[in-house]
Amino acid sequence: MVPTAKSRRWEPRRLSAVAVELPDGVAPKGTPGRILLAGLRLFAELGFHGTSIRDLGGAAGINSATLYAHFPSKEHILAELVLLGHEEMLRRLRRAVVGSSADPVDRLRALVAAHVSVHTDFPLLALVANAELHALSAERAAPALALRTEAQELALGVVQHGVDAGVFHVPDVWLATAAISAMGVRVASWFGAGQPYDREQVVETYAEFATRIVGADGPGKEQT
Amino acid sequence: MVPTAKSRRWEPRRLSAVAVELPDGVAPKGTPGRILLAGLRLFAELGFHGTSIRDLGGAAGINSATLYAHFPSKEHILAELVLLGHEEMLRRLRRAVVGSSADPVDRLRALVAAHVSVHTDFPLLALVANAELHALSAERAAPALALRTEAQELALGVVQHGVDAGVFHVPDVWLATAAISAMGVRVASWFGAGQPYDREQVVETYAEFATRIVGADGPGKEQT
DNA sequence: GTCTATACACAGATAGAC
DNA sequence: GTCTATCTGTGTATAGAC
Repeated sequence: MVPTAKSRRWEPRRLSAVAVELPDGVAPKGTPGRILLAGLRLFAELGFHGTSIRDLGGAAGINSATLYAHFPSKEHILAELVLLGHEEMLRRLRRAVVGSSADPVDRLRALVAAHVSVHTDFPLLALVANAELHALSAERAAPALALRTEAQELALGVVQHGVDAGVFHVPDVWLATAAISAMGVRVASWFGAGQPYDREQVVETYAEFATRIVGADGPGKEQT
Repeated sequence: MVPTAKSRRWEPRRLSAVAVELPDGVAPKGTPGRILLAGLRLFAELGFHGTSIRDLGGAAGINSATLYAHFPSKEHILAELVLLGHEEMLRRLRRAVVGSSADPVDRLRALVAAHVSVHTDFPLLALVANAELHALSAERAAPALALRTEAQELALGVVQHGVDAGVFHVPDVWLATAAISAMGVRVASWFGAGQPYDREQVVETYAEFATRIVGADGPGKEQT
């Protein structure tokens, strides 16, 4: 009894409340685009291994065999989505840092706002990029992992910048960065699913939490 | 080309660095226990749908057919692990709250210490309980979801307690609780995987971050 | 580009001997 | 309880017509 999209009635992630879409300008048009949107929804909902190529074809409005006229394999569809997700993330984080002032608090707030807003704007893409990357072979995961490393170093640099300036006071830079990152990543799991919060409220609140985590609101926050 | 445990060479979660174990006293002995440990490792590594019953039997040292002498289906194995994970979590959170003083900061620190330490002590169990629950039918996921709801309400209560006492100052209780919870949940994804931090360091640091998030270190933390 | 039809491996699960 | 052997459905992917 292999569960399929058809037999599954229950949706723990409540994706129906979330728009199925990709960042403007980066998604292909026509059938390849519809295939990617189908993968976005189904991989987020059922997971890569829980989605069959017949599920994908059905959701894209084509026969499953037609998928192979556009992608060499099911795994290539996931790889494309995972890469798009990581590219959008890194693009926004870079833009935030470059566009911010040298003030450590401003820069951190800009970084966190960008990070959180990617998860509110494209929760499905963030979910697939994070939770389904493990289903890719090492070879096909590598491009996304390289972008992920860059994003992590960017974030670490922002926190370290504040520490060096004497504005941030944290027990450990890596742990503080991990904590701030974790807040944002989880947003994709609940945003839009019947929650009362809008995008700006979440972004602003989490930016505030990040400044609190790094102890930027005042002195004397070092761990004793 | 269905990827299987045998053909997979790459391990993004680096589970080899993490002990495969269940909480003392709650795991069955003998073959059922070995089956659960096999499921713990493989479901965390490959996901429920990425793991075959032959993978499970091989990891447990038995023929795949023998699985059915102990569990009615593959899904029942996952259901048991997911339930064990949620039970352990709720048990520890309750113990922490009951054993803490009425002081809001003490109570929050105890709660976060318990939450984080579950993820450092049993990272695989936490990973499976969180990331693979979606593979269960509604019927079999229900018991764990009920425990999850209780745990969430427990955490919300602890934060609300501090707000009511005038000790915590947060823009929103639910968002603050979600942020604190997110920090802990993510620990399971990296703890032990070649990181230099030990259990106590992570627990203590994240407890400190939680008190900062709720603005308990001083006045004037309200969102403006 | 899209379809129908199909190849062939593997999935979950069962029967029955020991 | 554990095994060997096997059933049956589904999986990914391909061939070839339109």
